[in-house]
Amino acid sequence: MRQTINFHFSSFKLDHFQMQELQTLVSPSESFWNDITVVPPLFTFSETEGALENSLQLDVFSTNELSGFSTNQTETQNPGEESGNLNTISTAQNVQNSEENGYQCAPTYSNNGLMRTYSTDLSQHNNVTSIPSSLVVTQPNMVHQQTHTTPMGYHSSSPNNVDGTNSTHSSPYTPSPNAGYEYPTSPPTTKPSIPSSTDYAGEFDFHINFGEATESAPKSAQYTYSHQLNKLFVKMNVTCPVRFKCSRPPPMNSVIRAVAVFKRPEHVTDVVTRCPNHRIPDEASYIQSRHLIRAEMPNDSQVHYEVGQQDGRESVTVFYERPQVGAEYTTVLYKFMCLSSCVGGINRRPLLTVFTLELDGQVLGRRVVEVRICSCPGRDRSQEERKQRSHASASNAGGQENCPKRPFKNFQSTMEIIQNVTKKRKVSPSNGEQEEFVLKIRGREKYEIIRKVKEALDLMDHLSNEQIAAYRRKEDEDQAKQDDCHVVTTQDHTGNSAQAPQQVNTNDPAPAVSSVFTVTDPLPPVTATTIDNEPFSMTPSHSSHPLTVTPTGESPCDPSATCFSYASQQQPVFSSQSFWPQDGSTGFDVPDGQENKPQPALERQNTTDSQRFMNLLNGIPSSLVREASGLSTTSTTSSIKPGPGRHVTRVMLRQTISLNRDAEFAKLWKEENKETCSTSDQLCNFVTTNDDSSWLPGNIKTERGDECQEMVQQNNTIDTPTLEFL
Amino acid sequence: MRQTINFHFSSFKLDHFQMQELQTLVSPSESFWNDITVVPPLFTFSETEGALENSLQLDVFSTNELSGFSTNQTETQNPGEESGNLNTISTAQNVQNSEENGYQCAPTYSNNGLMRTYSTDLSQHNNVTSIPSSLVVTQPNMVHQQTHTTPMGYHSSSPNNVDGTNSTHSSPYTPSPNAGYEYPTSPPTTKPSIPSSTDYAGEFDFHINFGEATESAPKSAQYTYSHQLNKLFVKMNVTCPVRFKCSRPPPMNSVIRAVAVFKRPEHVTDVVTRCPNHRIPDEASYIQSRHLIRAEMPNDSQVHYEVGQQDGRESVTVFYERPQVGAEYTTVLYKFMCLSSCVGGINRRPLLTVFTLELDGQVLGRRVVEVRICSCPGRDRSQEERKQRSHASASNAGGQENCPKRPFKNFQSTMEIIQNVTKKRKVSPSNGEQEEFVLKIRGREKYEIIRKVKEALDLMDHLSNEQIAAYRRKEDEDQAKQDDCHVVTTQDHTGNSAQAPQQVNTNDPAPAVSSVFTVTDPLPPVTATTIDNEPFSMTPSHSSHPLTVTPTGESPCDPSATCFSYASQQQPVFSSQSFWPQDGSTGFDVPDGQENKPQPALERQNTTDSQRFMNLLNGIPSSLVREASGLSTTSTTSSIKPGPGRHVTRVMLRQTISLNRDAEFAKLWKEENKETCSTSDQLCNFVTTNDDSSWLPGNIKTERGDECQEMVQQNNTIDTPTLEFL
DNA sequence: CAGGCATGCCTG
DNA sequence: CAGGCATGCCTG
Ligand SMILES: [Zn+2]
Ligand SMILES: [Zn+2]
Repeated sequence: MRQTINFHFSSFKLDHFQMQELQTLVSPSESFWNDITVVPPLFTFSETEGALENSLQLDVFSTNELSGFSTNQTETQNPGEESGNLNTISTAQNVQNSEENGYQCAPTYSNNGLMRTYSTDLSQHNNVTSIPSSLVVTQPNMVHQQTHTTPMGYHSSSPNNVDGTNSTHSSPYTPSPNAGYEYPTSPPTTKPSIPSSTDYAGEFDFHINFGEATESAPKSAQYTYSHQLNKLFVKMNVTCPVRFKCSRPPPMNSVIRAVAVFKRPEHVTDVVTRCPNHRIPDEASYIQSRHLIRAEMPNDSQVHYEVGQQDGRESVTVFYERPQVGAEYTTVLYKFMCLSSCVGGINRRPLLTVFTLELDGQVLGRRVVEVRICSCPGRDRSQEERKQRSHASASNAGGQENCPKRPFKNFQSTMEIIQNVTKKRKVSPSNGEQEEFVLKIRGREKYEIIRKVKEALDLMDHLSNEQIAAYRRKEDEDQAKQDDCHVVTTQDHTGNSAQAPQQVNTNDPAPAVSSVFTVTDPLPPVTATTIDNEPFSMTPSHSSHPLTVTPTGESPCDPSATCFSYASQQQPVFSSQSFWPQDGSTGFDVPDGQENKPQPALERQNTTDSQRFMNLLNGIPSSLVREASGLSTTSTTSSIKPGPGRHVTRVMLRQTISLNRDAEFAKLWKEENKETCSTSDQLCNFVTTNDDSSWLPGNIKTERGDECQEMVQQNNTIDTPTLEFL
Repeated sequence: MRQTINFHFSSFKLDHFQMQELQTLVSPSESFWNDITVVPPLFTFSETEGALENSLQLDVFSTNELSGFSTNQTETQNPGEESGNLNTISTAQNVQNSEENGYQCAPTYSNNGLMRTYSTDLSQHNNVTSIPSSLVVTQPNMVHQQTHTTPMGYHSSSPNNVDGTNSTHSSPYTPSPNAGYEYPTSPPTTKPSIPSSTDYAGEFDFHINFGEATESAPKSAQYTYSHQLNKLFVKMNVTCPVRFKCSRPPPMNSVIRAVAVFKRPEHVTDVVTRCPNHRIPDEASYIQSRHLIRAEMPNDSQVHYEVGQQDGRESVTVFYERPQVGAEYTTVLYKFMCLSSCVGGINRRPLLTVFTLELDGQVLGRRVVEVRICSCPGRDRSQEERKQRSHASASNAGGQENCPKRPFKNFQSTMEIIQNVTKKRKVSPSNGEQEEFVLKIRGREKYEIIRKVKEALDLMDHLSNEQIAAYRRKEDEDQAKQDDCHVVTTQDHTGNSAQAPQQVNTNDPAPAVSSVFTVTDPLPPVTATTIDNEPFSMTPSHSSHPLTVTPTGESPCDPSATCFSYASQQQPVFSSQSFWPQDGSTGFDVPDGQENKPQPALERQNTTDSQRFMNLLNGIPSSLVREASGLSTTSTTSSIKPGPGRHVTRVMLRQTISLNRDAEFAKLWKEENKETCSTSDQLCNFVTTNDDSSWLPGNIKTERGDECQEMVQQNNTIDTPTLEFL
């Protein structure tokens, strides 16, 4: 059996349930296909029954944008409502709710550049038949959607029917196969709705309040409300007081209804309910076990759980009571019975909670609060507030409203000094296409520290992942060998300059790398932080002395050899495959156990190379110099024009030189000051070639196929390092 | 209704299901209480029905250790089996399997110091009655436990019955209320078992293999096998080939059975099954939808799913087939249908998969592999391998087998230089009770950078969280105000010393803090990195200009005022509560909007204080000094004796002084070297009071109640800062 | 109650 | 396919 579906949807993901839905729709029903435009295929879904291969990639979109909608409402006054954009009313009209005093309430869910790609559920688009108007809405605060052509869009990345026999075995690059199992909401027998999410005080001046305004909360506070975000952060299963106020007393038997609604347009029609894990019916009441929101009252009979007959929305109502004497607010206690992150339930989708003051189904007032149910309300609140603030300031600085995230180009053009060290502090995105950040630092010391760390990280970008991984493995091995070496870590700089560099006092007779710095080393003039991408001094560490064997002091390296020999012969040879697979075949595992094979790729790296360094001591009488540090980079600048081409990088170098106190100017120093130090700054101009193509994903196979090749490429990256003294 | 249970268990956690179990056991059944020793209460479980308060803390232990067990086996030769430690055979003997050729197979699940505290399920301890031997075991490879007194221990941290009306509202320090819903395994009608997990080649030389040995795998590889860990990392719902080999052909109709078993002793009796989310019965077969492990064969009839009649273990069998001609191995395709992290299922508990070669229920061979079902097999494999390697080397260095993690004491004694900067590189744990780390750094430059970062982080420990949070908010506010200010970040140090400190070119007419350093500032001699816990120069930033309003250039601070005034009057006053709640009441939120109230707590912090600094310039003619940096800490040492008491901390200070080039020794420098710099190191002895009690959780309320109080305590922490020149 | 890890998953 | 975020939860 082989089927082919050719869609063109916009780029969203299909989850497991959507896939099932889609597969049933392969025999198309008119109501579904009415809203789908079939275009030339982008991807092909091929299913081979019973075999091991199965992949699906398709993009989905609908021709209709989120249309406005209208429904009944009992009040004409509704100052909070916006008039929806009714430009695209589709065919499948639902006339059920178009009674007299209808109002428009299409909230303008603007995808303001912060949105990612979200999954949604196809099932809601399944039965587009209109419902007879005799079915009365039970929740008047719910606005029923008239058209089902909400902006749906699907982009498959999860081809697996989880419970089927499909398999992604031989597809080496398939997306995460467990991406299904999301959003099992909206039972297909109900009709989706979009509740209004507009604040509306109404004639009784209905207000909501979350107690004392706070500026922050402990990380794991039970709940905390952010005024800035109008968002409640609350732990799951925690009773959270919500306070309501009416300036004018509402009629008797008025109720307060709470219903959760997904915030984003892709999900707004989904019914919010508990995830399967938390829905376990160990509950007396079936309804209650499914409801996300619970209310707590002294008497259970005061709490009513309802499920919308039409849309299946789960809500809870309590009677509105006047505040206690002397109190301004009426407090209702709510509990949220899932996490916002619950898989198969809310699934990290932002949530709104709509509180409505109602009388006999009429909405008297409405208050909408975003709610995040999480484990660390305090942490997450601070995080979101900071994010919003920085985003607001970034977009403010750019002077633009919509600041769509400019995609980062490849990292070869990221050598500018203006760079993010911490996160998300975007500023001045107006000049050029490279996103830039300014980190403000109080205090020169801290500034220089962080700048150096930044530079190190920048330079690390020019190392391949293999290099870094090899470095780490090397460190681990060295560590294992030097376990018995208790290094004295405190030092001062009063040591004699004639003293030879101390070797670490280690029981290991064969230190693997002779140029290793330890904290007891006095200043050997070796620069590990070189600027022209010198290789790290490391072994690729496939010389694995496997630690399933008791790690004795075995030395993988001959002490007299260079660092990059493969001395360990203890690992059995598993295969004769080449070390780095070059064929791009399906396998993901890189074989090891190749110790007996020659490694020409690594023979280029030798100790001499790693000890090459520059010296700025020119002109200082050597008799004065006690010791000199390696070079450090003080600042770098580069042209920020992104993309391929040539770029000029300016690097300020610094070398600190300690002078002997017997110099002629030593008399200037008091007896306490034993050290004299001089720093000279120099400026280098580096010309950097920024060639996009060499870093594209298509090249990754090749890049990681050969460590040598990687090095060569690195050397090509920064060429003509010309020093230019100031 | 109020019930009190007084137990004394060892420290493990109770999850939701355990709590339910426990609550049904409040009317104790003999079989349960037989194995529980009731001791004087440590904690009290009090339940107030329908009210808002409910907390439970109890510790649980059993008097019996994990006992050995025995069962039948059809072969006498069993080289892989260890003889279990049968020292503690308990009362509830299960004689069902004690047939002729029994063997012992108590795997010595050693808690080798890496263990944390784990949850488990009480239900398995519920029916300890023996089962008549007439009930024949369907899975002979399963070894049935004879005693139910496995080392169970429970420590409640999750008092909430999630679906009940319990509430933790007014308990400010309760643990995460959603910690329930874990481990819904082991249906109570089955009897727990401990399958053997010992490799056993058997007479047919049964072996397992995972293809080419690899040294690593891409982060999101579909599956990868670590030889070092004997562990398979595999994505969920991905077909993974497993290869089997028998040197001698086994009999016809031999089968290969795969069953998953929890690795840890606390969970080993739990049946491994799919989580509720993934168990959704959209499957034709009920069994298959529950089974974690599936096998894939060309013909479905070749795969058999079984559930143990006794223990409820879910397993899958396929017929063993000879390898294809020319092939060494027979390949069976398996799929794992949950993640190891699945809440309500495996729940992050390590997993073993036991593959047995069987013939008519007789075990002919057994191979056991740890399995982790995760989303990033490659990443997680590398991570675990690195962790094991470093742990092995660390324990090797200590020379001890059992290296129980020494608990960190409070952080007041963590000022020693030997400290972890990266992670988990434990070395030399032998001298003293303070855990120490050595970070080896290649290259002096990098070493000094990281050391400074380390020191900064150390010193940051002495700032309260409020201080840090306030600092960040201040940064955000400053950032918002300076969005239009494009700071030039490159600088050299050739500026004239007579030049006044530049202010940042900002459109904001009122910079909030006058002592803010920006990267364009030349060296004002203000030390932000002070050592005696001087306050950060920051506003507490409750002067919130809420960013829900469009962030204009409003200035919360009068430009001429000190940093700590509350200038913003725009926020409505919400309450008259004191700024920092001192009462330790239920709320976690810290109110803000107190701008109109005087803030005595903050009046201690003023600009003068924050600009206090020490200077090491003594003795240098001021005519030579062009500019001087603030003090930085070069190294610190302290006595590492933990616990309360007094400790001596040694701090090496450094100040860099730039000299004018018109000094008499300027002739020594060449024209390129425009700057002269001098560094003097000094040594201070700080006497630190390390008072445990002031940092216990019980004090936290008070500590965070008052920022002023916090500062005072900080000042008490490091007293008598005596400078002592070398 | 904060630090920080663990781990799924989104993005480029 | 790697970087890195998001977010529950463990530890001290
Ligand atoms: Zn849930
Ligand atoms: Zn699962």
